[in-house]
Amino acid sequence: MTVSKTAADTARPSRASRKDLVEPAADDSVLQLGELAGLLGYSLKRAQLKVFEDFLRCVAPLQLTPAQFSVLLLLDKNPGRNQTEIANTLGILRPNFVAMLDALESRDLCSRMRSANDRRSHIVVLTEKGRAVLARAKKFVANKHEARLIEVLGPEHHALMLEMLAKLAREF
Amino acid sequence: MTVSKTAADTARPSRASRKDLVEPAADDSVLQLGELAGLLGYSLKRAQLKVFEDFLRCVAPLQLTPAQFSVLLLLDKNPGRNQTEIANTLGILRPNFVAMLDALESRDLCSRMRSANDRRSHIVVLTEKGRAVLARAKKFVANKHEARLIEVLGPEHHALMLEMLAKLAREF
DNA sequence: TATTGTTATACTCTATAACTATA
DNA sequence: TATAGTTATAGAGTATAACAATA
Repeated sequence: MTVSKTAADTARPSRASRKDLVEPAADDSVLQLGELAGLLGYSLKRAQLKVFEDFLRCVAPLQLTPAQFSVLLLLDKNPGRNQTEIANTLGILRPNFVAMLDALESRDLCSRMRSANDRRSHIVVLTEKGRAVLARAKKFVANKHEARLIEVLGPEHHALMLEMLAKLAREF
Repeated sequence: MTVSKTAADTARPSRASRKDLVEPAADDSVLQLGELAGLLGYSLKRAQLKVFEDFLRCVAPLQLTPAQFSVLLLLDKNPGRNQTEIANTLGILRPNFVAMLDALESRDLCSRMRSANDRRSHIVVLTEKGRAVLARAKKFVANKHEARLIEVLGPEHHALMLEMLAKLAREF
């Protein structure tokens, strides 16, 4: 690599002063990922960002984020649970779950109820509107989002992928 | 579901007032994920978090995040590139790349040089120390991190997973 | 004393606009 | 005028400590 001294090597306190001049890359082709392509975590992250982007697009009419959708799904499947149980299952910290629930409750998608057993607990229930929005969201997700994933990966690879990702989330 | 009126239904403006009492879930078993388990994006996210956690543990002696490691790898593989080219390749926005490079440069892992062609560009180069740290990091990653991933998934599934994730990142 | 929901707070990531110096 | 690097800033997401009500 060619390196040549610059004359601006003297009293300049700015950020990039006193740096040598170097030759830029000869060709302007696309950069080589190199070993990055073999790093599972890197591909996992890039793929996850793409998939979440698509989820947002597919469900945009209902204005639901992946996290919000997962909360509604969990509430529907597990009635009578309190905030801590829902949050823990999703890996959300209890303090951070408060604002999330506030947002859903302000849209009348769910409601905090007092537990008949333990007056400290808030049982979180889906409202009628919440159930309706969830039903519509499920259709968008299945028909647009997951359908496209299955199309790109192929049904067998899609299923295999789910298995392996679940295994990583569980055992790793 | 049993729902009974509460007596505290009157003038209490607090957050959880005027709520009915509801029965909590009968059993305290683990919650059902339901259709969440079939959502690729959900498993993708949970798996990615686990994998990044493990990466941080494996490479902790060198104090490198996955993002920093990816920058060092890219610099090594693509000499003579400027900040914008490196950042774009990694999906990092140029403004956000400035602080990232500052951190690496302050640890003498890389260095900004002026381009001999274009005085606006900063060519980013690995320092000797940067090369040494990258070499050590590669070993930790291969021997501890990726080795464990291959062990958990099996070599064939690990390779298949990489392919499919790359396909998603590319085509989806 | 311990737990639930909450507040406050801080730190990281990400995203956009606008400035400067160069081209 | 357009581009590279930078600054400032704002918004998510995530993390911890501590408080009030209740157990």
